[in-house]
Amino acid sequence: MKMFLGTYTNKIDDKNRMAVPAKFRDQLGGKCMLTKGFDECLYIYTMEDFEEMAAKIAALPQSDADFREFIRDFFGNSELCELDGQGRIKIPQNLREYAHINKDLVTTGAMNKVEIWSAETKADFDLAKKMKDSKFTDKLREFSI
Amino acid sequence: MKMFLGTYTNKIDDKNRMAVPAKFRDQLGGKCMLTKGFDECLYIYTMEDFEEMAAKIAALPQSDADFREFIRDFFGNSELCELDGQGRIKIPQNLREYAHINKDLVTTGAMNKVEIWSAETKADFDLAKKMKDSKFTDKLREFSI
DNA sequence: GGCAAAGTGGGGAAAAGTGGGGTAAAATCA
DNA sequence: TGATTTTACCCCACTTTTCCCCACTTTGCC
Repeated sequence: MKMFLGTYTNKIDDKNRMAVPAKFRDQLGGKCMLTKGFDECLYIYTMEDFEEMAAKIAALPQSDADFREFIRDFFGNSELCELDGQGRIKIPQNLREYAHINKDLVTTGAMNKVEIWSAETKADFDLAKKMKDSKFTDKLREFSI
Repeated sequence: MKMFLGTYTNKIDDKNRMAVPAKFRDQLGGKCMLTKGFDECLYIYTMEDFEEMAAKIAALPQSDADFREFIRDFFGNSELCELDGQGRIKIPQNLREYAHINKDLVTTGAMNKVEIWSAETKADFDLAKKMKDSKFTDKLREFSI
């Protein structure tokens, strides 16, 4: 099974470029889809995984205002990114703002996608603390974890 | 899969012209259909997609007064636009008013169409959206997304 | 240490975006 | 119908952004 693993730190430069960790590049094959994540981060998908998801979303009825918003939000915040000669992608302004990206990044493999976090935002999330929250652990238990 | 992606900001000039983002131009091929959007924005369709949409709408039963009004509104506010030498289209007055377009625009890819928003209207719309987000995720789940 | 690969920064050419002038076509009105 | 005004459109010019390429620094590994 193909999956993205590991955590890396890197920087974004003045031209909105960030180097995709070399370990992830082979799996992406020169290009990738960059999208808004469900949390305050960005996702990198392979082309195949993105298209699978896009096809599902494309089938939603446009007569429904909520779905129109969702479609707009999803496609409007997705970008096809080609890696440059140095293995970097360009992060568009709208996505950069969404993820509160300043300078330092944390890039982490999350199974079928790569997540890009602002270092500051990521630091706020602490797993050890979360695991002490009984509401959360109850929720986990329902899934046999 | 061919689709419109990404969000861009641009301006409309004193001659009612706006530059179509370069990324979208190739897919449009020199001309496009400009229509009134379902929300307070305008849509740009490719010729093929417009015709597909138009065929669906034209097939609505004319015996129904609601549909008659919808058909009238749709075709009455559709315009064939040719891109000029700089890749710009002209926005007619009626559509400009409908979308409350002043000067600054937000242009966003939304799968099979491009949406043109007044920057101010879009900002208000996005804010309102934030409020409703949690309810909406429940609705999405019914579609396995 | 020394080499290779990865990460980072920046210059410069090309493309995209924006504004405006001039002329032709269309609309308006006497 | 003819004269005047308005609108549309083609072209040029300037500014901003993007992207390709090169170079330096850092990291990892033998």
